Amino acid sequence: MIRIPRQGLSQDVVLRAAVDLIEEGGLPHFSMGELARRLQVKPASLYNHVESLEQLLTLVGDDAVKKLVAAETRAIAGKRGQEALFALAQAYRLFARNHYQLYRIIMAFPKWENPVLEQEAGEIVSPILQMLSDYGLTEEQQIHWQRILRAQMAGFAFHEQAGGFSHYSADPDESFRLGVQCLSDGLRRAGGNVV
Amino acid sequence: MIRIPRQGLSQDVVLRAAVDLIEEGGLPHFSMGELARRLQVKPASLYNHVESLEQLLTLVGDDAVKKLVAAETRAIAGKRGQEALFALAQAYRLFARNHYQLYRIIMAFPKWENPVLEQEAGEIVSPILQMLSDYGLTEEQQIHWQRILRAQMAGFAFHEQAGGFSHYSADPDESFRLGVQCLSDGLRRAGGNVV
DNA sequence: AATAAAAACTAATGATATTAGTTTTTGAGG
DNA sequence: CCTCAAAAACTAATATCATTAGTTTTTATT
Repeated sequence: MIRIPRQGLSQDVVLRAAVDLIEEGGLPHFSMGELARRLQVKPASLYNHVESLEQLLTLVGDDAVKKLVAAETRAIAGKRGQEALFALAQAYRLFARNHYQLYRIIMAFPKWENPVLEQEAGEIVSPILQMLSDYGLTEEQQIHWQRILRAQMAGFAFHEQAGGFSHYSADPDESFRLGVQCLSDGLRRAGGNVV
Repeated sequence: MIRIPRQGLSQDVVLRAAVDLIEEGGLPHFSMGELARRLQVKPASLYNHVESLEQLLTLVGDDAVKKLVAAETRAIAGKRGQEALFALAQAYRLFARNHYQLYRIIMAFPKWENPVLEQEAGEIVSPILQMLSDYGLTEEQQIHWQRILRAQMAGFAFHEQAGGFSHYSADPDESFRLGVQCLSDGLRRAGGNVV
Protein backbone atom coordinates (compact mmCIF):
# COMPACT_ATOMS: atom_id res chain seq x y z
CA MET A 1 0.00 0.00 0.00
CA ILE A 2 1.80 3.04 -1.24
CA ARG A 3 0.67 6.31 0.31
CA ILE A 4 1.35 9.76 -0.96
CA PRO A 5 2.27 12.07 1.89
CA ARG A 6 -0.10 14.81 2.90
CA GLN A 7 1.84 17.82 1.75
CA GLY A 8 4.50 16.36 -0.40
CA LEU A 9 7.00 15.85 2.37
CA SER A 10 9.46 12.99 2.08
CA GLN A 11 13.01 12.22 3.08
CA ASP A 12 14.17 13.54 -0.24
CA VAL A 13 12.30 16.80 0.12
CA VAL A 14 13.57 17.22 3.68
CA LEU A 15 17.12 16.52 2.55
CA ARG A 16 16.93 18.99 -0.30
CA ALA A 17 15.55 21.69 1.97
CA ALA A 18 18.28 20.98 4.49
CA VAL A 19 20.94 21.31 1.81
CA ASP A 20 19.48 24.61 0.65
CA LEU A 21 19.28 25.95 4.18
CA ILE A 22 22.85 24.95 4.98
CA GLU A 23 24.16 26.41 1.74
CA GLU A 24 22.43 29.67 2.55
CA GLY A 25 23.26 30.12 6.18
CA GLY A 26 25.88 27.58 7.11
CA LEU A 27 25.79 24.82 9.65
CA PRO A 28 25.80 27.08 12.74
CA HIS A 29 22.49 28.67 11.78
CA PHE A 30 20.92 25.39 10.85
CA SER A 31 18.42 23.67 13.14
CA MET A 32 15.48 21.33 12.98
CA GLY A 33 13.24 24.23 13.96
CA GLU A 34 14.51 26.40 11.13
CA LEU A 35 14.15 23.56 8.67
CA ALA A 36 10.60 22.87 9.85
CA ARG A 37 9.67 26.52 9.44
CA ARG A 38 11.05 26.47 5.91
CA LEU A 39 8.91 23.43 5.13
CA GLN A 40 5.80 24.92 6.77
CA VAL A 41 5.67 22.15 9.30
CA LYS A 42 6.20 21.59 13.02
CA PRO A 43 9.65 20.32 14.04
CA ALA A 44 8.28 17.01 15.31
CA SER A 45 6.92 16.20 11.87
CA LEU A 46 10.40 15.98 10.44
CA TYR A 47 10.99 12.85 12.46
CA ASN A 48 8.56 10.99 10.25
CA HIS A 49 11.10 11.26 7.47
CA VAL A 50 14.42 11.47 9.22
CA GLU A 51 15.79 9.65 12.25
CA SER A 52 17.67 12.49 13.83
CA LEU A 53 19.67 15.63 13.15
CA GLU A 54 22.78 13.51 13.03
CA GLN A 55 21.37 11.22 10.38
CA LEU A 56 20.14 14.19 8.38
CA LEU A 57 23.58 15.75 8.40
CA THR A 58 25.05 12.44 7.30
CA LEU A 59 22.62 12.47 4.38
CA VAL A 60 23.65 16.02 3.55
CA GLY A 61 27.32 15.04 3.67
CA ASP A 62 26.66 12.03 1.50
CA ASP A 63 24.87 14.22 -0.99
CA ALA A 64 27.76 16.66 -0.98
CA VAL A 65 30.27 13.91 -1.67
CA LYS A 66 28.15 12.67 -4.55
CA LYS A 67 28.11 16.15 -6.06
CA LEU A 68 31.86 16.46 -5.67
CA VAL A 69 32.48 13.12 -7.31
CA ALA A 70 30.11 14.03 -10.12
CA ALA A 71 32.00 17.27 -10.71
CA GLU A 72 35.30 15.38 -10.82
CA THR A 73 33.96 12.78 -13.20
CA ARG A 74 32.52 15.44 -15.49
CA ALA A 75 35.82 17.28 -15.44
CA ILE A 76 37.94 14.42 -16.75
CA ALA A 77 35.45 13.19 -19.30
CA GLY A 78 37.20 12.87 -22.65
CA LYS A 79 40.54 14.03 -21.28
CA ARG A 80 43.77 12.16 -20.63
CA GLY A 81 47.00 12.54 -18.74
CA GLN A 82 48.09 15.98 -17.70
CA GLU A 83 45.02 17.66 -19.12
CA ALA A 84 42.78 15.36 -17.11
CA LEU A 85 44.82 15.94 -13.97
CA PHE A 86 44.54 19.72 -14.17
CA ALA A 87 40.85 19.57 -14.97
CA LEU A 88 40.20 17.24 -12.06
CA ALA A 89 42.11 19.43 -9.63
CA GLN A 90 40.38 22.53 -10.89
CA ALA A 91 36.97 20.93 -10.51
CA TYR A 92 37.75 19.94 -6.94
CA ARG A 93 38.90 23.43 -6.11
CA LEU A 94 35.89 25.07 -7.69
CA PHE A 95 33.52 22.78 -5.87
CA ALA A 96 35.05 23.72 -2.54
CA ARG A 97 34.77 27.38 -3.51
CA ASN A 98 31.24 27.32 -4.91
CA HIS A 99 29.82 25.01 -2.28
CA TYR A 100 31.73 26.31 0.69
CA GLN A 101 29.27 25.09 3.31
CA LEU A 102 28.84 21.66 1.78
CA TYR A 103 32.58 21.22 1.51
CA ARG A 104 32.88 22.10 5.17
CA ILE A 105 30.45 19.36 6.05
CA ILE A 106 32.50 16.86 4.09
CA MET A 107 35.61 17.96 5.98
CA ALA A 108 33.76 17.84 9.28
CA PHE A 109 33.01 14.14 9.24
CA PRO A 110 34.81 12.72 12.26
CA LYS A 111 35.41 9.37 10.65
CA TRP A 112 34.14 8.04 7.39
CA GLU A 113 32.89 4.90 9.02
CA ASN A 114 29.36 5.31 7.81
CA PRO A 115 28.51 2.50 5.38
CA VAL A 116 27.07 4.94 2.87
CA LEU A 117 30.08 7.22 3.06
CA GLU A 118 32.38 4.24 2.80
CA GLN A 119 30.95 3.57 -0.62
CA GLU A 120 31.09 7.22 -1.65
CA ALA A 121 34.69 7.46 -0.52
CA GLY A 122 35.49 4.75 -3.00
CA GLU A 123 33.80 6.72 -5.73
CA ILE A 124 35.91 9.75 -4.93
CA VAL A 125 38.94 7.69 -5.78
CA SER A 126 37.78 6.15 -9.02
CA PRO A 127 37.92 9.20 -11.29
CA ILE A 128 41.40 9.84 -9.93
CA LEU A 129 42.49 6.30 -10.65
CA GLN A 130 40.99 6.54 -14.10
CA MET A 131 43.07 9.60 -14.78
CA LEU A 132 46.18 7.98 -13.32
CA SER A 133 45.84 4.97 -15.59
CA ASP A 134 47.54 6.95 -18.36
CA TYR A 135 50.73 7.42 -16.39
CA GLY A 136 52.16 3.91 -16.57
CA LEU A 137 52.26 3.31 -12.84
CA THR A 138 52.18 0.03 -10.96
CA GLU A 139 49.05 -0.67 -8.96
CA GLU A 140 50.77 0.24 -5.73
CA GLN A 141 52.12 3.45 -7.18
CA GLN A 142 48.60 4.37 -8.23
CA ILE A 143 47.45 4.04 -4.65
CA HIS A 144 50.24 6.24 -3.36
CA TRP A 145 49.76 8.93 -5.99
CA GLN A 146 46.04 8.99 -5.64
CA ARG A 147 46.55 9.77 -1.96
CA ILE A 148 49.09 12.46 -2.72
CA LEU A 149 46.79 14.12 -5.22
CA ARG A 150 43.80 14.02 -2.90
CA ALA A 151 45.91 15.48 -0.11
CA GLN A 152 47.05 18.38 -2.25
CA MET A 153 43.55 19.17 -3.50
CA ALA A 154 41.89 18.91 -0.10
CA GLY A 155 44.62 20.84 1.66
CA PHE A 156 44.60 23.61 -0.88
CA ALA A 157 40.83 23.94 -0.83
CA PHE A 158 40.80 23.95 2.94
CA HIS A 159 43.46 26.62 3.36
CA GLU A 160 42.00 28.77 0.66
CA GLN A 161 38.55 28.86 2.19
CA ALA A 162 39.83 29.23 5.74
CA GLY A 163 41.62 32.37 4.60
CA GLY A 164 45.04 30.93 5.32
CA PHE A 165 46.38 32.00 1.95
CA SER A 166 45.35 35.62 2.17
CA HIS A 167 48.32 36.97 4.08
CA TYR A 168 50.46 37.34 1.02
CA SER A 169 49.84 39.01 -2.25
CA ALA A 170 50.90 36.18 -4.54
CA ASP A 171 48.14 34.84 -6.78
CA PRO A 172 46.56 31.68 -5.35
CA ASP A 173 45.74 30.51 -8.87
CA GLU A 174 49.43 30.43 -9.62
CA SER A 175 50.19 28.61 -6.35
CA PHE A 176 47.62 26.03 -7.30
CA ARG A 177 48.97 25.65 -10.81
CA LEU A 178 52.52 25.21 -9.52
CA GLY A 179 51.41 22.60 -7.00
CA VAL A 180 49.54 20.54 -9.56
CA GLN A 181 52.37 20.89 -12.05
CA CYS A 182 54.83 19.67 -9.46
CA LEU A 183 52.73 16.59 -8.78
CA SER A 184 52.26 16.02 -12.49
CA ASP A 185 56.02 16.09 -12.98
CA GLY A 186 56.61 13.70 -10.10
CA LEU A 187 53.93 11.45 -11.48
CA ARG A 188 55.51 11.34 -14.91
CA ARG A 189 58.92 10.55 -13.44
CA ALA A 190 57.40 7.76 -11.35
CA GLY A 191 55.75 6.24 -14.37
CA GLY A 192 58.85 6.41 -16.56
CA ASN A 193 57.78 9.54 -18.45
CA VAL A 194 55.44 7.61 -20.70
CA VAL A 195 53.00 10.52 -20.88
CA MET B 1 44.19 45.43 43.68
CA ILE B 2 45.11 41.93 42.71
CA ARG B 3 42.89 39.20 44.08
CA ILE B 4 43.62 35.54 44.20
CA PRO B 5 40.63 33.50 43.12
CA ARG B 6 38.80 31.40 45.64
CA GLN B 7 39.64 27.96 44.46
CA GLY B 8 42.43 28.49 42.05
CA LEU B 9 40.21 28.99 39.02
CA SER B 10 41.40 31.30 36.28
CA GLN B 11 41.10 31.59 32.52
CA ASP B 12 44.25 29.58 32.16
CA VAL B 13 43.00 26.78 34.38
CA VAL B 14 39.67 26.74 32.58
CA LEU B 15 41.42 26.64 29.22
CA ARG B 16 43.69 23.80 30.26
CA ALA B 17 40.78 21.79 31.59
CA ALA B 18 38.86 22.42 28.38
CA VAL B 19 41.79 21.21 26.30
CA ASP B 20 42.07 18.06 28.40
CA LEU B 21 38.37 17.36 28.17
CA ILE B 22 38.31 17.87 24.40
CA GLU B 23 41.37 15.70 23.89
CA GLU B 24 39.71 12.95 25.91
CA GLY B 25 36.22 12.96 24.52
CA GLY B 26 36.19 15.14 21.45
CA LEU B 27 34.21 18.24 20.70
CA PRO B 28 30.79 16.54 20.47
CA HIS B 29 30.95 15.40 24.10
CA PHE B 30 32.25 18.73 25.33
CA SER B 31 29.97 21.18 27.10
CA MET B 32 30.13 23.93 29.67
CA GLY B 33 28.33 21.65 32.10
CA GLU B 34 30.84 18.87 31.65
CA LEU B 35 33.72 21.29 32.04
CA ALA B 36 32.19 22.75 35.19
CA ARG B 37 31.77 19.29 36.68
CA ARG B 38 35.39 18.54 35.93
CA LEU B 39 36.40 21.72 37.73
CA GLN B 40 34.07 21.06 40.70
CA VAL B 41 32.11 24.18 39.97
CA LYS B 42 28.68 25.21 38.73
CA PRO B 43 28.43 26.06 35.01
CA ALA B 44 27.61 29.70 35.67
CA SER B 45 30.90 30.17 37.50
CA LEU B 46 32.86 29.57 34.32
CA TYR B 47 31.58 32.84 32.96
CA ASN B 48 33.70 34.71 35.47
CA HIS B 49 36.74 33.56 33.51
CA VAL B 50 35.49 33.10 29.99
CA GLU B 51 33.10 35.12 27.87
CA SER B 52 31.31 32.30 26.15
CA LEU B 53 31.66 28.81 24.77
CA GLU B 54 32.64 30.32 21.46
CA GLN B 55 35.44 32.35 22.97
CA LEU B 56 36.64 29.35 24.93
CA LEU B 57 36.83 27.25 21.78
CA THR B 58 38.74 30.03 20.08
CA LEU B 59 41.21 29.95 22.96
CA VAL B 60 41.49 26.18 22.61
CA GLY B 61 42.10 26.53 18.88
CA ASP B 62 44.69 29.20 19.46
CA ASP B 63 46.42 26.97 21.96
CA ALA B 64 46.37 24.11 19.50
CA VAL B 65 47.91 26.23 16.75
CA LYS B 66 50.64 27.33 19.14
CA LYS B 67 51.45 23.72 19.95
CA LEU B 68 51.55 22.81 16.27
CA VAL B 69 53.86 25.69 15.46
CA ALA B 70 56.07 24.77 18.39
CA ALA B 71 56.32 21.20 17.13
CA GLU B 72 57.23 22.43 13.64
CA THR B 73 59.84 24.81 14.97
CA ARG B 74 61.36 22.13 17.16
CA ALA B 75 61.47 19.76 14.21
CA ILE B 76 63.55 21.96 11.93
CA ALA B 77 65.92 23.22 14.62
CA GLY B 78 69.47 22.66 13.44
CA LYS B 79 68.42 21.16 10.12
CA ARG B 80 68.56 22.52 6.60
CA GLY B 81 67.15 21.87 3.17
CA GLN B 82 65.66 18.50 2.46
CA GLU B 83 66.29 17.19 5.94
CA ALA B 84 64.42 20.14 7.45
CA LEU B 85 61.57 19.69 5.00
CA PHE B 86 61.04 16.05 5.87
CA ALA B 87 61.31 16.72 9.59
CA LEU B 88 58.80 19.55 9.36
CA ALA B 89 56.31 17.49 7.41
CA GLN B 90 56.73 14.57 9.77
CA ALA B 91 56.15 16.80 12.80
CA TYR B 92 52.99 18.18 11.27
CA ARG B 93 51.70 14.73 10.52
CA LEU B 94 52.49 13.41 13.98
CA PHE B 95 50.80 16.36 15.63
CA ALA B 96 47.62 15.69 13.70
CA ARG B 97 47.85 12.04 14.69
CA ASN B 98 48.69 12.51 18.36
CA HIS B 99 46.36 15.42 18.92
CA TYR B 100 43.54 14.32 16.72
CA GLN B 101 40.84 16.34 18.48
CA LEU B 102 42.89 19.51 18.67
CA TYR B 103 43.79 19.24 15.02
CA ARG B 104 40.11 18.91 14.20
CA ILE B 105 39.41 22.14 16.05
CA ILE B 106 42.07 23.90 14.02
CA MET B 107 40.48 22.57 10.84
CA ALA B 108 37.01 23.52 12.05
CA PHE B 109 37.60 27.26 12.22
CA PRO B 110 35.20 28.76 9.70
CA LYS B 111 37.45 31.68 8.92
CA TRP B 112 40.68 32.67 10.54
CA GLU B 113 39.50 36.19 10.99
CA ASN B 114 40.07 36.29 14.71
CA PRO B 115 42.86 38.78 15.52
CA VAL B 116 44.64 36.27 17.74
CA LEU B 117 44.43 33.53 15.16
CA GLU B 118 45.58 35.94 12.48
CA GLN B 119 48.83 36.32 14.35
CA GLU B 120 49.16 32.60 14.98
CA ALA B 121 48.53 31.84 11.33
CA GLY B 122 51.56 33.94 10.52
CA GLU B 123 53.61 31.89 12.94
CA ILE B 124 52.57 28.71 11.19
CA VAL B 125 54.18 30.02 8.07
CA SER B 126 57.45 31.24 9.52
CA PRO B 127 59.14 27.89 10.23
CA ILE B 128 58.20 26.86 6.71
CA LEU B 129 59.68 30.01 5.24
CA GLN B 130 62.79 29.52 7.33
CA MET B 131 63.20 26.06 5.89
CA LEU B 132 62.54 27.30 2.36
CA SER B 133 65.23 29.94 2.64
CA ASP B 134 67.81 27.29 1.74
CA TYR B 135 66.28 26.57 -1.63
CA GLY B 136 67.28 29.70 -3.51
CA LEU B 137 63.77 30.84 -4.33
CA THR B 138 62.52 34.32 -5.09
CA GLU B 139 60.25 35.87 -2.50
CA GLU B 140 57.19 35.17 -4.59
CA GLN B 141 58.22 31.58 -5.15
CA GLN B 142 58.57 31.15 -1.42
CA ILE B 143 54.97 32.23 -0.96
CA HIS B 144 53.75 29.78 -3.56
CA TRP B 145 55.74 26.86 -2.24
CA GLN B 146 54.84 27.52 1.34
CA ARG B 147 51.23 27.25 0.32
CA ILE B 148 51.83 24.05 -1.63
CA LEU B 149 53.64 22.46 1.31
CA ARG B 150 50.97 23.45 3.78
CA ALA B 151 48.30 22.10 1.47
CA GLN B 152 50.02 18.75 1.17
CA MET B 153 50.58 18.42 4.92
CA ALA B 154 47.09 19.50 5.92
CA GLY B 155 45.42 17.41 3.26
CA PHE B 156 47.39 14.32 4.12
CA ALA B 157 46.74 14.70 7.83
CA PHE B 158 43.07 15.24 7.21
CA HIS B 159 42.57 12.25 4.97
CA GLU B 160 44.60 10.00 7.18
CA GLN B 161 42.63 10.78 10.29
CA ALA B 162 39.28 10.72 8.51
CA GLY B 163 40.07 7.19 7.43
CA GLY B 164 40.12 8.08 3.75
CA PHE B 165 43.40 6.26 3.18
CA SER B 166 42.38 2.99 4.71
CA HIS B 167 40.72 1.43 1.70
CA TYR B 168 43.94 0.22 0.19
CA SER B 169 46.72 -1.80 1.64
CA ALA B 170 49.63 0.38 0.56
CA ASP B 171 51.65 1.85 3.41
CA PRO B 172 50.59 5.44 4.21
CA ASP B 173 54.11 6.19 5.45
CA GLU B 174 55.39 5.49 1.97
CA SER B 175 52.65 7.60 0.38
CA PHE B 176 53.65 10.44 2.64
CA ARG B 177 57.34 10.02 1.88
CA LEU B 178 56.67 10.00 -1.85
CA GLY B 179 54.54 13.13 -1.61
CA VAL B 180 57.11 15.07 0.34
CA GLN B 181 59.88 13.84 -1.94
CA CYS B 182 57.93 14.99 -4.97
CA LEU B 183 57.52 18.46 -3.51
CA SER B 184 61.16 18.53 -2.49
CA ASP B 185 62.18 17.72 -6.05
CA GLY B 186 59.89 20.38 -7.49
CA LEU B 187 61.24 22.82 -4.98
CA ARG B 188 64.82 22.12 -5.95
CA ARG B 189 64.03 22.52 -9.62
CA ALA B 190 62.27 25.81 -8.93
CA GLY B 191 65.26 27.13 -7.00
CA GLY B 192 67.79 26.09 -9.62
CA ASN B 193 68.91 22.94 -7.79
CA VAL B 194 71.12 24.87 -5.42
CA VAL B 195 70.39 22.44 -2.58
C1' DA C 1 37.88 43.95 62.11
C1' DA C 2 35.81 46.45 57.96
C1' DT C 3 35.25 46.75 53.22
C1' DA C 4 35.18 46.30 48.39
C1' DA C 5 35.91 43.33 44.74
C1' DA C 6 36.21 39.03 42.80
C1' DA C 7 34.19 34.57 42.48
C1' DA C 8 30.97 31.38 43.24
C1' DC C 9 26.24 30.34 43.79
C1' DT C 10 20.89 29.93 42.89
C1' DA C 11 17.35 30.44 39.87
C1' DA C 12 15.54 31.60 35.70
C1' DT C 13 15.18 32.11 30.45
C1' DG C 14 15.12 30.68 25.93
C1' DA C 15 16.77 27.63 22.46
C1' DT C 16 17.49 23.05 21.27
C1' DA C 17 16.58 17.99 19.87
C1' DT C 18 13.71 14.50 20.75
C1' DT C 19 9.67 11.42 22.26
C1' DA C 20 4.88 9.94 23.49
C1' DG C 21 0.47 10.14 22.50
C1' DT C 22 -3.35 12.13 19.68
C1' DT C 23 -5.59 13.75 15.65
C1' DT C 24 -5.93 14.27 10.79
C1' DT C 25 -5.43 12.97 6.19
C1' DT C 26 -5.33 9.73 2.53
C1' DG C 27 -5.62 5.95 -0.50
C1' DA C 28 -7.25 1.16 -1.22
C1' DG C 29 -10.89 -2.30 -0.98
C1' DG C 30 -15.47 -3.59 -0.19
C1' DC D 1 -19.67 5.85 -1.50
C1' DC D 2 -18.02 4.31 2.82
C1' DT D 3 -14.84 2.12 5.88
C1' DC D 4 -10.46 1.42 7.68
C1' DA D 5 -5.69 1.16 8.50
C1' DA D 6 -1.55 3.42 7.90
C1' DA D 7 1.07 7.32 7.20
C1' DA D 8 1.83 11.98 8.49
C1' DA D 9 1.18 15.78 10.97
C1' DC D 10 0.08 17.71 15.28
C1' DT D 11 0.21 18.95 20.59
C1' DA D 12 2.49 18.65 24.65
C1' DA D 13 6.11 17.36 27.35
C1' DT D 14 11.10 16.26 28.67
C1' DA D 15 15.81 16.91 28.96
C1' DT D 16 19.86 19.31 27.75
C1' DC D 17 22.24 23.27 26.61
C1' DA D 18 24.35 28.11 26.96
C1' DT D 19 23.66 32.12 29.12
C1' DT D 20 22.12 36.00 32.37
C1' DA D 21 20.43 38.43 36.59
C1' DG D 22 20.69 38.78 41.11
C1' DT D 23 22.49 37.06 45.59
C1' DT D 24 25.78 35.20 48.68
C1' DT D 25 30.36 33.94 49.95
C1' DT D 26 35.14 34.43 50.17
C1' DT D 27 39.36 37.03 50.46
C1' DA D 28 42.96 40.44 50.24
C1' DT D 29 43.92 44.90 51.52
C1' DT D 30 43.22 48.69 54.62
